[in-house]
Amino acid sequence: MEVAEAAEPLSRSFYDRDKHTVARDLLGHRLVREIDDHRLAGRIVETEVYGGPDDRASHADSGEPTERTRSMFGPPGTIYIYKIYGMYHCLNVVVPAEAKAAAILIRALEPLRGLEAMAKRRGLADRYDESMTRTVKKNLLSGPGKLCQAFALDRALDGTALAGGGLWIASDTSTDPEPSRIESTPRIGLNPDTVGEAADYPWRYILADSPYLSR
DNA sequence: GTGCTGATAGTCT
DNA sequence: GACTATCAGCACG
Repeated sequence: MEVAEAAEPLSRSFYDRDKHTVARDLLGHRLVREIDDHRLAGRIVETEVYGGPDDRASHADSGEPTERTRSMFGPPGTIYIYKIYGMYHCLNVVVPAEAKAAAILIRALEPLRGLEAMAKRRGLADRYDESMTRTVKKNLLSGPGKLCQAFALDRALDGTALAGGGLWIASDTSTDPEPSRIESTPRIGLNPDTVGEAADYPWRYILADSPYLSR
């Protein structure tokens, strides 16, 4: 039995704080998915901040919602999921807007529960066994597209509240015997030619010692 | 380990 | 018409 399974979803007030504070504080907590009569869980090890008044990399930088980005303009704790490169999805949590909407991208998780189901969704089922290798385990959730595939996340959940309803984040720092080392770096995948100096903002937060980062 | 390439389609200019 | 908050597979050494 895992005690943390009973943890309540983080309250809306958790998300209703400064965007960088939320991005850092999410590290170590547990993303939980209930689907098809089973439960998946992973520990958040990597996040990125998007949005605010001067972030040309943000989908909300125009200041106006579009059909795709409408949920990013919702209240703190709203799920924003969008499709990228025609093939993958990315999971975000909305945080308070200053001048413009803002959200936290969940980039990577440490697999905790439901690893076999994750492996199936990731197309790695033939490489899964009871002693799943380190290599396979590290390939389950180590990127925003990967974790959405493993957790079966798509636009169906976009705009809903991250507070139940099949997907939530449970307070969980108890599994951490020691304080984890947190670092910040520039965000991944941004093109300086198109987003300018925003490509250099140190808005990616990681648990630096985790083997389950996206890179 | 590093680096390059193709896949693939929604979104915005 | 161009770009993209990605990933897998391959080459290389």
